[in-house]
Amino acid sequence: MTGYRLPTTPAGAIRQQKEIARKVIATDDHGEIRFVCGVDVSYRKGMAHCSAVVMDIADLNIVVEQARTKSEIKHPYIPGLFMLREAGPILRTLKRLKHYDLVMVDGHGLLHPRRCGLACYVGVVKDKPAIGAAKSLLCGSVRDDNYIELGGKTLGYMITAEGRRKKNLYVSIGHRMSLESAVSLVKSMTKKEEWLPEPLRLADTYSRL
DNA sequence: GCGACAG
DNA sequence: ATCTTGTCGC
Repeated sequence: MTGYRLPTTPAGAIRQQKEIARKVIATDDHGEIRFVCGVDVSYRKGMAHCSAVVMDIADLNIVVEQARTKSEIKHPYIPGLFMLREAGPILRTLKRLKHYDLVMVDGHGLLHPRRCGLACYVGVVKDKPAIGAAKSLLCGSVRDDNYIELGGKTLGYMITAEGRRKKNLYVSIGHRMSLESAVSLVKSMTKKEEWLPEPLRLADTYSRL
């Protein structure tokens, strides 16, 4: 049983990140991916509103399953320690879902100072394939071919939205996925003219309700 | 030491 | 992320 204790302090979070970073599987070690779950959290009045949306990779217009939770905000936002603030609400929400083959997280995966962004944390703890998709860069540098490297390693890829908006999305491995597969899956689930893949776009919308 | 810094 | 009016564009 993969039993992890939610971190309570920054030091505790860093300790877990180093431990989990070693357990991330960066290859396509998974079964068929059909149902994709997108999770996002919004905040208001001291509460964290988390939303999880499951969609069939074959139909981007139908929500197969959905769940929402409202939790007290326990920690402040600290760059690099995002999981300290959102892991709790997200794991609570994922428990309410019946089924999903992969989870897309609104944040980075391996493209992180300690190679353990929120997507890796959620993926390893749940031992589920996971992908990190962030709206801005935390670290690393984008090369001309759009791949992003950090410390001599290629850990991410920047997707530029087709729309006239200069919106970029930074994709990296969460767990049990290769970067190439993660990028193609994100692209395949992003509608024309849209910035975020449907599961994340809808999770974002639902979390604000 | 200084600056940068997922949501 | 959130606080916020009008405003530009499909």
